[in-house]
Amino acid sequence: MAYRLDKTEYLLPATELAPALLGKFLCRNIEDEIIRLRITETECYYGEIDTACHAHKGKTPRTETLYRQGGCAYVYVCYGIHSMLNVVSGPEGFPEAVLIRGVQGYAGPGKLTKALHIDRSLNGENFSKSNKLWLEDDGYESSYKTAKRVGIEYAHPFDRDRLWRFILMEEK
DNA sequence: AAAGTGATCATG
DNA sequence: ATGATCACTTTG
Repeated sequence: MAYRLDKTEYLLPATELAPALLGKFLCRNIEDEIIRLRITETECYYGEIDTACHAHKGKTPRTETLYRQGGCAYVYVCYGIHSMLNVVSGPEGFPEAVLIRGVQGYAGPGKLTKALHIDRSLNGENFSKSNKLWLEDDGYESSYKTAKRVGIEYAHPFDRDRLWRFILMEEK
């Protein structure tokens, strides 16, 4: 049996929530068809001090969602084509989030949002209350490896080299 | 290696 | 208003 994540779990810092989300189910209701896909890869973006984080230049209309209390979705469009899904984490007022970079069957953040019909209309969606998009835990025990984040060449070298990408290992 | 695509944000 | 930039994917 799988249970929806408790809203308190999203209050973890993104650095801890990112590995914790590996193996959890990303759930999406599309016209009463419910799709559940296990999360296989995440990255964390952590505060205004993280030069790879969208909020490192401060709050703007786009990044406002990042500043909310953990537990809602931050969705934006990248390269004009791809919607990116992030899980906002931590306390209100501190901008941090976990990018869902891959799920079972779909490698790549743009692919999974396309498969699940996730777009900006879901920006700000509350994972604890939503009947369209939420997360579930079925007790899956996972191990993972870390790596450098991708696609952030513009960031400070100090931030580029952080091992803030988390990848689910095949077996346990 | 580079195109393709469009929202976003800092300029003026 | 315009122009640069971008947590990507696909094609060659």
